[in-house]
Amino acid sequence: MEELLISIVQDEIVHKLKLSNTLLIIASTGSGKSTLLPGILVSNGYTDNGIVGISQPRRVAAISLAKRVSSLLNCKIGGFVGVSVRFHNNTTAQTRVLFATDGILVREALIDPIFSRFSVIIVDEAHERSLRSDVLFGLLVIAQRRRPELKVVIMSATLEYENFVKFFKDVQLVKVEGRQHPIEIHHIRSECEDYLEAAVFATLMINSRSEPGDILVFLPGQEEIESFCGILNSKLKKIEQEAKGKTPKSVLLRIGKRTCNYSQWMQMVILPLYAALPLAQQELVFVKAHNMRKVIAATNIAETSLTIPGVRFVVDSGLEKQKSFSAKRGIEVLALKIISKASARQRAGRAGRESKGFVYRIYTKDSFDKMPEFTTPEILRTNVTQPFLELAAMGIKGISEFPMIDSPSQESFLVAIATLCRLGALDRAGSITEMGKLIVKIPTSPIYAKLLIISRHLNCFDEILTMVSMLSVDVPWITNFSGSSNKGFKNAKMRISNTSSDHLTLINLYNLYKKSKNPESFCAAFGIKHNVMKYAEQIRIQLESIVDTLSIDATKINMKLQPPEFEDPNDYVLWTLAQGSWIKTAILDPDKLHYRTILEKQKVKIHLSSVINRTKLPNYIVYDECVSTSTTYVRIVSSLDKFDIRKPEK
DNA sequence: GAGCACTGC
Repeated sequence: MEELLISIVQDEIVHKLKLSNTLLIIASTGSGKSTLLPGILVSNGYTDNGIVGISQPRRVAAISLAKRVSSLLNCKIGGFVGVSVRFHNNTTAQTRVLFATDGILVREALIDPIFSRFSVIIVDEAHERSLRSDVLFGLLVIAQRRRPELKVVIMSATLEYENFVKFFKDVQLVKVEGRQHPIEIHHIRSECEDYLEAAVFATLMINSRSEPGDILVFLPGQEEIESFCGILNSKLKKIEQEAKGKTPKSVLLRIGKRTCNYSQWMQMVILPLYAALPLAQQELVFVKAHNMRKVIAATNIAETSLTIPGVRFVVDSGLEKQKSFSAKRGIEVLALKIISKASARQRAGRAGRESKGFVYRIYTKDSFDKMPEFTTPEILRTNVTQPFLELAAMGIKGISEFPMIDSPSQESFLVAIATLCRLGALDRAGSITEMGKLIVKIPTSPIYAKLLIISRHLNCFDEILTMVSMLSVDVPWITNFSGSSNKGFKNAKMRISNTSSDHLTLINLYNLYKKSKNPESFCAAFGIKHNVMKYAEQIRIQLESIVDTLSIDATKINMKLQPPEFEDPNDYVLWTLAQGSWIKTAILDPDKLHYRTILEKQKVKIHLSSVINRTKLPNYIVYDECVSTSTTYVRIVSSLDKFDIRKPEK
């Protein structure tokens, strides 16, 4: 049924794609656009002389869409229909329909900026405005100038599309109705004081009506989710106690102004859901709960990445945590923010996927009206050093040459240029150097790439490779690990930890993990996330094979680094780290409590998760990242006190 | 004395 919706406009799509080389398809969820459009293009000859590429912001979406489309087209996956995401590429010479993440297509442009093997490139989920898809838009516009026959299809779910029309200029438009079940939206009448209490109240109120269906509660972060679960749990216990020993029908529960009979009260199971939660616990939200109502307290992970079956009720706090980059302070800020209307609608849509849904917003209609239309696109919130270097490597020098829907601020570009100059990736004229050409070939942040390159000549490549791989993944430790209080665990953790370096601790952990006979039980015993470690392993393999193919000529890249003689091999690692990421070092403040970052002189503290003993703080540190939450913290920190280096050697 | 949203190469 869903699939008919886009079939209705099939002729219109084909016709308009002949009229213009750029087509904008506005289609909400449930229109079947991502699964049916490839087939339409195939049957109209678009795969005869080239490939149809479909970009997705997320890996799982690319993989699952490829599976569905290959079965619709009656072919094997990896043959006519292929997927290319990091670590997973099953394309062959026969592949004519290619699903890929937007990042893969941007990387492909480094080698082939005119996308010559493609006849059509479809950018799906364009409304999400991911960093890579925004870069892709500009690359496609440039490619079309040289290859006017290249067809570009932009698929967006929002009705506000003027920015796309303006950007792509000669563009044809097709609108497709989506098919969603009706959704009933309720706002609170007046602003509430405590949104967690209000969310708990809304949950109880939903449960007091006998309508079946699971409840999805959107909250900003882990901390808020844990306290929501705590409050709800204690309320449920109270209710249970009230009813204890009595016949259910005789118990009247009062939920606000409503009273309900305990015989109508459904048992509830409360499930937290956020990305840092161990995988096994995340997966519980997909398990059917018999005769129970699931209450899923989730972050934005449930807004786009995960779809949970059975949800009919959504409770929306209207809040999220959003990271943004402060170019002036040279740090990242993770702040509690009011969501956009687009985000509120997306959250609401999660209630109507299977049948009529109900949405309870913990904010007034007036607050909704005052919300910004859209979330600020990622490209305006992020450090653009890496994409800037990628564009420079493609010969796009002045950023003014590069078409963008929203251009980052001057300050943001200046940070990118300054960082790249300090890494030796750009020269003073702003042209890419030999070092820059090496850095851009390594698919990781430029600062990690530089570390890998210099470590080749500094006797510590394997260790730096392990370190960079571990820094590229999420924190592997399970927070609130239940085994963390027992003595054996503490001893084991002591063995892993290096008391003056989080970086070395990560390397230790990786090496012990690799040496363990049974990695799974090793992870279970130490409170380590096995999937995170496996991911680090894959990154390590990929980075190693790429660096192996590079011919690093020390004379060409102006390498004059010469380490002193060290007894401890770890010292080579730390010394290299200090050299390669001196822009991420900090000096102890006279208050003996804070540090000052080397460049912007920001006042920062070492994060509590660090192994560094807070009673004797080192004078000089190197850190991996600097994020401002309640205060400004540096995370993943190593002491550099044993080295007498304040300035980088050139 | 008090803690990091979500993606991706």
